[in-house]
Order: sequence, then C-alpha cells, then structure tokens
Amino acid sequence: MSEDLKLNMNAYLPLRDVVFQTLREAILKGDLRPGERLMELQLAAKLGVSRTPIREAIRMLEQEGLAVTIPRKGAEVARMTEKDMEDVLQIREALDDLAVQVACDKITQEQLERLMATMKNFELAVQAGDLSKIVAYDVEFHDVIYEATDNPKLVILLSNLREQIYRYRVEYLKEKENYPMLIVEHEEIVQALKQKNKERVADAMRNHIRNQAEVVKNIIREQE
Amino acid sequence: MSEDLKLNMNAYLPLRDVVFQTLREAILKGDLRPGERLMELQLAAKLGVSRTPIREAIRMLEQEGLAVTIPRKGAEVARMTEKDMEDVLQIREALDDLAVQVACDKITQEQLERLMATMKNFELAVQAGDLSKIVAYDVEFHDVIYEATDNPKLVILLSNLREQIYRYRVEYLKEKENYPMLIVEHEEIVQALKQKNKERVADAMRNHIRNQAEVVKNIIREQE
DNA sequence: AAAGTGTATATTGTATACAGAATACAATAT
DNA sequence: ATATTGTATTCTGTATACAATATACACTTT
Repeated sequence: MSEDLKLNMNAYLPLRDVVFQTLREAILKGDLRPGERLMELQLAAKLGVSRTPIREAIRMLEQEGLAVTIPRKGAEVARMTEKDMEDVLQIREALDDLAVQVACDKITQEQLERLMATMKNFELAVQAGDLSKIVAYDVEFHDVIYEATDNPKLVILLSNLREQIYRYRVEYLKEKENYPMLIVEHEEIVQALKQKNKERVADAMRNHIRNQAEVVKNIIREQE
Repeated sequence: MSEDLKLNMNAYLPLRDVVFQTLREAILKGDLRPGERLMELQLAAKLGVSRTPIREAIRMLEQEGLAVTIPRKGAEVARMTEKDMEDVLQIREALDDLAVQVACDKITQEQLERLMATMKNFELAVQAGDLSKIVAYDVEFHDVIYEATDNPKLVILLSNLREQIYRYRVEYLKEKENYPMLIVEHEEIVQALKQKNKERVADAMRNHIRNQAEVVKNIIREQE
C-alpha cells in the first residue's frame, strides 16, 4: 500500500460508505494488491478516520468478495486463483445468459436506444484511445442489459461478479488490438436483442463472456 | 422483538460472528419479523454485548440480504414483496439449473450415495413428522448437489438464495399434504443424476423449483 | 543447527463516550 | 382543526480506550 489513498469527502454519506468506495476502487485499480493486508490502524491513519468506519468498510468489502478476513489475524485483499476465476465465470455465464434472455422480452425501446448510444460511445472512446472511458462504456453497455431485466437482485449479483473479474480484466483492456473483437461482439448482441431472438442473443453473450474468460485466465496464469 | 435472544457463547469465535448467527437464525425462524427494526442498543442489551459486534453483525446480515439499513435511520429486517421473491426465484432457477448440470458431470459415486441416503432420511423424517429434521434433510439434499459442482462460490450463492426463500418456505413445510410430491420430485432428480441425463435433470430441478415458487408466493400473497 | 520457550510489540476484538441526526410530541400560530 | 416550530429523547455515527490475541524475534536448550 504505497499510494496515498484519499477520501472523497462527500459530507453526508456515513464514513463507512466513503471508506468502502475508496478501498474498493483502490482494489479494483490494483493499488491494493491481492494478498495485501488491510490493517485497520494503518488505513485509519492514512484516511484520517478512526478504526470504526474502517472495520465496517472491511465487512462490506467481504460482502463483495474483494476482501477476506481471518479472525484475530485481520483482513487482506482477496486473492484469486485461476480456479476461483473459472468458478466466477461459470456463474457469470449462467446469469448473463439469464439476463440477456429476460432482457429480450422486457427491453424497452428507450433502453435499446441507450444501448446503441453506449455502443457508439464505446467505439468513439476506442478511437480516442481513452482507457477510462472505454472501461466506463463497456460497463454501461452491460448495465443497460442488466437493468432491462427489471430484476434488481440480478443486477446487483451481476455487478458484483463483474467487479471480481474486472480487476484482472483492466490489464486486457490496455491492449488495443483486442478492441475490434469487442466491438463486433457488442454489435452482435445488440442485433440479436433487436430481433428479440433469444437463441442468438444467448449465443452471442456466451461467446462474449467466454472470450473474456480466456483472456482473464491467461492474465492470472501469468501472474501466478 | 419479544423473545429472548440468547447467545450461543462459543468461546473462540469473534462476537460479531456469534451475534450474526444468532440474529440470522432469529430472522429465519421468524422471531424477528420482516420490517422489524434492529436497534443496536436494544440488541446489545438483550445479547449482553456492546454495540460494536452488533453493528458488524448487521453489516453481515446486509450481505445476506436479510437486513436493510438506511443511513442515520438504522437497520431493519428485510421485507420481501412477491416481486422480490419472484426475482430471487428467477435467479435461483438459473443457478440451480447450472448446479445440477455441472453436478451431472462431476458428481462422485460417494456423493450419489450420500444423496440417496439423505433422500431416505428425508422420507423417514416425513413419516415421523419431525419438522426440524424434514427441513434439515431437505437442505442437505440440495447441499450435496451444490457441493458436487465443485464450485464453492456457487455453493455460497445458492445457500444464500435458499436462505432468503426458506424463511417463507418453512410455513409450507408445516403442511403435511405437500410431502409426497416433494419426495417424488427428489427421486426424479436423483434418477436423472444417476443416468447423467442433463436434460432430464434440468427439467426435474426446474419443476421442483417452480413448484416451490408457487407455494412461497402464495404465502407471501396471504401475508400482504 | 534445530526446536522450543519467553517476552515485547503489533494488531485485532470489544466496550464505551461523545457528537450529531432523526423522531416524537407538545406548544404555538394560522 | 391544521400546520409549524421548538425541544426532549432516542438512535446512529465516530472516536477512543482497554483487553485479548497473534506475531516476531531473541534466547535457551537439546
């Protein structure tokens, strides 16, 4: 933990939430590395708060699968083996499959338009080579589909799964040569959704997820 | 919160874990009702601990979807509308479908035997009319299948979903006339698993879950 | 050297104190 | 009567103090 974590002091949120968001982002960006210990006093000092909100934020990170705590030993950033990632991806595939099929029935015209707009923005970000926008629009693309399911619990679950994958996937998105395929895959998904063709949309999504899976697993394999 | 919650003082677990288990069980058994406020001081006094472990336990209950907290207002036992339950069941159906298909490939001979033994125990418990055993063996039946997936993250997710359903389903299990169908459904699942017939096993599980779904939704509808 | 023991230190676990926000309710004004 | 304000009270949010445990490391023993 070499970097200066800094709180984004949003006056009216409980500190635990602010701390949670801060630590979460640090983990996702890789500033806090897998296996790194999350020591309460240290974090409290660094963030200028007491241990109480730190502890509560850590409990929340556990929820998300981003931290693991061993009683009387403390918490650390969750490590992920290739097997762990395979497990997560297996679940994500099943739920994304569900999401996209439900979305097929329920997606509104307005959501479809947002989806296309997001896809366009994604392409523009790719052309501009703006990594943070690329990531943001990729996330938004999938979020629109998730929201179209009209199942908030599913949205939360999928966001959570994606989060666990993304902290490795960011590496992948740095490689420009991967963008064209992503764009094609997204377009295929949108086309299938427009046609409300469940089989096609499920195939397209499965293909998209599996391609991600390969890449992410390679990254983990390299790290290990 | 009229009943006396009592801690099961397991010397070496952090109090937050003991409190968590205690509150969790109280919610699942219905001793703490949906919508009931979880007030820190009150709970702390009742359980004979300070607010700190109570607060952390509440954060953990949030994880499980059993509590909801509103900043500066406090926590309450999560309410569930029929729509919420439909959302949960939709997810559970997808994941149980995944679980049972993976189990088809991976289940070991020993696990199959445990499954049959559990089914037998379930039937005996039904004959004896022992509700707590009926519930326990029903849970175990599904747990064996979950574990056969060799995907611990999936096991946790499914246990969590089941938990959200079970606190309503307990009502249903009190009605003896429902048992014969449960037994038949379980048998069908085991048969299909033995044959490693993925389609049949998926159909059987889907049927089992959907029947549950109807019952649970009726119970909620009555409550509302 | 290797294994074990003792002690200092670091870290988590728990209780408590205090500050600030939400709530309930009475008093007042409209 | 209804709405509004003020105030007491209850509750959460946060910091901090103290206790219990784990860890590291020097020291002893074999």
